[in-house]
Amino acid sequence: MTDVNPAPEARSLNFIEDIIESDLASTKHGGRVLTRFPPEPNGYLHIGHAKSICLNFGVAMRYGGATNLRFDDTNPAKEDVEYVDSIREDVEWLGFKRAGEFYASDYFQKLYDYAEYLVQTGKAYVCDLSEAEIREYRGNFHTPGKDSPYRSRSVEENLDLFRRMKAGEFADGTKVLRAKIDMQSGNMNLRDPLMYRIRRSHHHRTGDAWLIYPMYDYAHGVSDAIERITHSICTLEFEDHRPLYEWFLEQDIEGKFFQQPLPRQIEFARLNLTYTVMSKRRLLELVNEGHVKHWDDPRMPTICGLRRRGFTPEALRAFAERVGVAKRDSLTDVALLEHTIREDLEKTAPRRMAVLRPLKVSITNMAKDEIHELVVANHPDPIHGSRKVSLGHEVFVEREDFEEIPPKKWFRLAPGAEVRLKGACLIRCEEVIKNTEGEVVELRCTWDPASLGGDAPDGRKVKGTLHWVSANHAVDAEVRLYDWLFTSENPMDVAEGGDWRDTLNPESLRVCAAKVEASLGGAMTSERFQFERLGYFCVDSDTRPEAPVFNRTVALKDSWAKVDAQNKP
RNA sequence: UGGGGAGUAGCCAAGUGGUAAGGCAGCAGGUUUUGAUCCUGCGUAUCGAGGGUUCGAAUCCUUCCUCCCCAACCA
Repeated sequence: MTDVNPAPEARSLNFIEDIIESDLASTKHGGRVLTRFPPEPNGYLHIGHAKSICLNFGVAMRYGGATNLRFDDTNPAKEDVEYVDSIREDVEWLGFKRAGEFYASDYFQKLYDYAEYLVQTGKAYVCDLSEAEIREYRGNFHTPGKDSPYRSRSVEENLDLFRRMKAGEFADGTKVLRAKIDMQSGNMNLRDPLMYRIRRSHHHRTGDAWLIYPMYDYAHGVSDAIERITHSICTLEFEDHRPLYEWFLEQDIEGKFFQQPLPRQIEFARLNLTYTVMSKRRLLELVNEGHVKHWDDPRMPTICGLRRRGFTPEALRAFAERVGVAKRDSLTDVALLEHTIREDLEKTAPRRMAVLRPLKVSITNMAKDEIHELVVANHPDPIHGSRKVSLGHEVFVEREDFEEIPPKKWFRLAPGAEVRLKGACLIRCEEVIKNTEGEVVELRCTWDPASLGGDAPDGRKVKGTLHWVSANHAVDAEVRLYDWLFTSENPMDVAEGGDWRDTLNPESLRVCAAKVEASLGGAMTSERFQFERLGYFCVDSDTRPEAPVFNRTVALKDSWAKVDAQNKP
């Protein structure tokens, strides 16, 4: 794991690291740090999970500890191997190595044994109340709950019933095992929470071996204790589950089941991102309702979506680092995510030229069969080398780079204006050709042969440098321009009567029939480039040798866009 | 109205009684064969509000306000 955060930059500790350092100082766990990342395999991981993964693995690595990947598979009705495979892949892709791969289902027998122990010590009972009755007996925030009539069953009867639940003598939903805590508690989680329910459904790992399945609150802490997790990091909504987490473990009064010291649950604020939704439920709806193609649609905030979009693990890790860890609800500006991917790709992505909306330029003083082989740098840093690019008498430039009536400070093409073709030469626009509709279809330019390579020997300055491709050498390509899925900063913050889907961005995907330089013809899936002056792109998995497909990961910053916007109104 | 949390610049986030780090965004300028990158500079942050303790408070006490989470046989 030397490739992850090799150089921890000087940075203040977050509150979880404070806790760990103080535990280390007191030798509470004998110097051990063992965390776990506990996803439920019922969906794909998103960037919020990435924050959690980076936190759990990152903090453990920082203190010489380790992290388990543990699938929280206690609800067979919702879970599937498809998800465990994708989750494992995502964690690996992010660059983290798990100490072990475990499943809550690995502990079903131990969980059952401890549950029997709780029954035997009078801490748990079998309840026959229906689901609706349980809810009713639980009371609400304002009124305390009342004891279930089954709460006072004898230990013998409870044990018998619980064993028969396991043996399949009762129908689904007819009985549950409950912890006997306090129906009057202000904390709803302590009002005799359910520990087991009867559920005849096929489990992705244990098959049909079990008919009863443990609930999260019971299974999670026990699993942590079995693995001897030191710090059990979760999100804020579990804060008031903590007393229950501790209660379950503390009932091992004889120390027959768990080793001391017990794990400690610590909660932090989950990630929220502007212009995106983050809940699995919403993401599932986006997929099911066809707003996106699949979980790995490059517009999705899923890890696989971001990966397909062209994000790097390094950028995601840097993002997690900069977002920080705290307990306050926050809404992080997606601009920070864009910044970390640009920061990474700026250094690593080789530069290429691609024209998204081609406008033909004829160089009238260049012979039709004239071809110039140019050597163009792959990156401002010469360490990235160079490549050959051909120039012929006809090239394509970006339609946006020509204005018949240019605004102030326009550095690009306009009637009579001279610009540089990146890495090639200077051209001057002499004539504008339009079709019958009045649309500009071609520019006739002259070039200065003395400027081959890009500079004029007479020292005259040209302010604009444009990207271009040679018409006879260009390759046709599909370029997919992605934008965030919503136009609202906080899509879930909807007005009365509104729907979170209302601000879905109709332009989150635009497809261009582009002309790209010849060297891009053989690009392989997931290769990343900077298309000069446009942005960072990666080769999509839909690509075929004769029909390359590129995804725009993120556009370059564009300060002209702002100037232009100010000019217009 | 019960329980649990949180409030520091537009967005994150340090700070743990000694006089408000850093990042993102934004603004201004410089360099530039990417209007990119890079470099430089720029924010009077009523530290949610009031009261108190103290020589001194974002940090301690107190009252109040606002926001978030909890009433699945989900996790």
